[in-house]
Amino acid sequence: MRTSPRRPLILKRRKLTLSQSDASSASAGDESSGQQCSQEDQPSSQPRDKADGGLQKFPAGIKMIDHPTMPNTQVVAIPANADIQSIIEALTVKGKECGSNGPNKFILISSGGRSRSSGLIPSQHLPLEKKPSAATKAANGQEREKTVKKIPGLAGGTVLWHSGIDSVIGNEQENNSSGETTNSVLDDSLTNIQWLGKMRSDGLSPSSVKQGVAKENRVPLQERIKVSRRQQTGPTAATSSWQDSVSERPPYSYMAMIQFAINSTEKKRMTLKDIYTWIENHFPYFKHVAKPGWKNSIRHNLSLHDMFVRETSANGKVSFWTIHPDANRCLTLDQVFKPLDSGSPTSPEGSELHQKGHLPGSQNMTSTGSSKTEPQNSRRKMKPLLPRINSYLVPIQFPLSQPLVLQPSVKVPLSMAQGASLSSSETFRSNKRVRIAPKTSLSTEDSSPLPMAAVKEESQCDEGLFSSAHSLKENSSQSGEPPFPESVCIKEEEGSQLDDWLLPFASTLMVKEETSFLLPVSSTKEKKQLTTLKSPSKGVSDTLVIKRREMGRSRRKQRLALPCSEEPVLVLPEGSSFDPQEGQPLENVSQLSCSPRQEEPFKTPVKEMFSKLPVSSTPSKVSITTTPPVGALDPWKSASSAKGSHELDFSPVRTLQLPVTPLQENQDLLDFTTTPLKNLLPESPRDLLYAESSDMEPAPFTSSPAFIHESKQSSVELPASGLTENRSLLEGLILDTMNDSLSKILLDISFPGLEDENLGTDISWSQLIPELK
DNA sequence: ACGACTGTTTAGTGAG
DNA sequence: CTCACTAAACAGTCGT
Ligand SMILES: [Mg+2]
Repeated sequence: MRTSPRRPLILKRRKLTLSQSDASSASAGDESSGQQCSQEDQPSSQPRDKADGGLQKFPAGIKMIDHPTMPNTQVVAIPANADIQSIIEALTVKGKECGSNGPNKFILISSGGRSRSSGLIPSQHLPLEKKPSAATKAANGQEREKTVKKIPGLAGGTVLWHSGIDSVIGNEQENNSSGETTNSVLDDSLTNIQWLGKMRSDGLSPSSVKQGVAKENRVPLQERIKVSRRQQTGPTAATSSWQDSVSERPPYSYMAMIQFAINSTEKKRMTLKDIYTWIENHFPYFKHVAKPGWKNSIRHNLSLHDMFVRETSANGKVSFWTIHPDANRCLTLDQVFKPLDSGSPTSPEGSELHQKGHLPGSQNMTSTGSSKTEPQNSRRKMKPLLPRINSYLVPIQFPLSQPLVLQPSVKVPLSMAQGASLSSSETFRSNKRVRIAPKTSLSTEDSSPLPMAAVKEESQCDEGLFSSAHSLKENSSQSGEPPFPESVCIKEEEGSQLDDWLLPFASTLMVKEETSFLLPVSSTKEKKQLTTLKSPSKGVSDTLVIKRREMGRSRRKQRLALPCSEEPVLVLPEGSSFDPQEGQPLENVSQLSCSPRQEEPFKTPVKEMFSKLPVSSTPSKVSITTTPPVGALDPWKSASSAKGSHELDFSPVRTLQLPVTPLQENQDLLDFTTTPLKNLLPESPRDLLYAESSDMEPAPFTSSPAFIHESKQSSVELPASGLTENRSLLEGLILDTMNDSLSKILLDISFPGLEDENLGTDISWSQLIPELK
């Protein structure tokens, strides 16, 4: 059964379970080892042993970072008191070991306390070069070191590089027109390295990866490094943090990082390779620490999430990944962490939240001993996007009181929200939904200030949507519709559908396809057009045009994206004026689009529903019915449209003109007007916590009953909220941003009436019910 | 043909 | 149970 006709059967993979243990510590390799065992790999020794010798023998406190722009160069930050000699020796050794691949140049900087001063830190810049062997690698060939400079300002030892990166990079992008190929990537944004004030530290692992062996797995070492560093403590705190940041995994999900990468370019599209590069450049962790498998994860995420759409250049040679316009919140790293003040550390750091929580093996090592961690410090690193909150919320300050009006909303809204965003299933269940961000924990801590704006989140929606969306391919039209249908998409899918049907229970997942299937493709235009044009002038790539080649043949299914081109709208100018906070634009768009789309007759089955419905008792189900259809269609937009669509409300959206910053929220609020309330409503109580808190703010205004509801549940927090709240709010906001979803979320919220009707009631129940659960 | 790269899709895991 | 992550099988392309 399950085999779908066309799908390759994948053998089952072993479950390695057993191995379990082994891996544990060591890590990494294990996996493979489990099976095969390659011992060799083990990086020998792994950790402890040898490593020391060779590599890392560096005294604690040392951090190594790859130079952002120079290929084989690493910046080594050393504590003031460190023994330089030994370090140099160690580096030398390392250099040799690495061979051509590894870093051959090292720039030393003392981080220890001071460094800040100006530009240069004394010491060092010594370039030691060691180029082991051929330097072929030199990658570009050109290494520019010159520019490097450090900017001290930051606190402690942080260093920033300013290399020319930006400029260089920037230019490149454009070029590609002809070249197409990669390049571009890097971005310009400020972000670049920024958060890194810290950059990566890595240990030395550099080259490695490639080597022959298992390409995929190799463990990065680093960990240990951390350990070592730990000791340092003291003065170098900064340093340490720096390091951490480097070595630690960024608090963003792959989905978020991909968005950051793609949105960093003007065209908002990037090749896979560029995405890899961007991520490595901005999040050193992936460059040095992460196992090679991270690339697999990136690819996986690109394929999995509907928001990422692949476009092929006109000539078909190059394929770019883009973000579906309706879904693109335009998140950028900048947004995420903004420098607080210039002076200080740019890197914000926030709490520590990592996303991943579990690291697979390695991770952490904690095992070791424990320790690891830093004691208290929690360093803050970038801001995480979202902590797991649920909430759709929004919050933030929205001034508007009006919404209040909604009271009625009480129920409705809620329902709406839920319905919309979530998939029904959950809905009834808990409400929870929220997407999670990558996991971060929010430690209570504090805070980070997040600059961001708030946004709301909702996560789930997004994703949910996406996933569901996925089917939509056709839906695509949606957005564009007005102008032209570009969408079209073809897809073939044929075969499988049956299966899907069969397995309804399969639940959501499967569904999607079907849906699409259903759609009659209206337009279908096929677009051949594509190619044709050539770009007039330079092209800029324009050529891109995206062709959607037929894909039928090619890979499995896939849909192409539409040209999307950006024509649509939106998008905020990235740079534009205010902060991009993002978001808004989308909404508008979406909404607009919505209207048109509303039609969508079909109804595809919603997958989710099926599964879930049954379970739930009545209420949930109901809602389901309604929503699904719409939602299903287009995810992104759908949400909005769906919900809203009926009615269409977009009007509000446009209207807003927010004052800048706050924007998003406001917008959101505005848009929905009512919605907001909903948001507030208690959805999922427990989870919300944070969310709640955030919500809280608004709450005051509202004071609606709904709230109360929540409060009950969450009430707990309230008290506390005092201070925290603020933060939490922030965080929440921030979070939202991160999520990809956000955008959607917003949309979702809007909802429209229709659901209300049905759902409304239902929902209410659900709300009530929650407790039941 | 081989292999690297890119994409798509399953599946298992762990955290919440 | 859901979600994000991770690993891996497999499929197309393309370069050699
Ligand atoms: Mg995709």
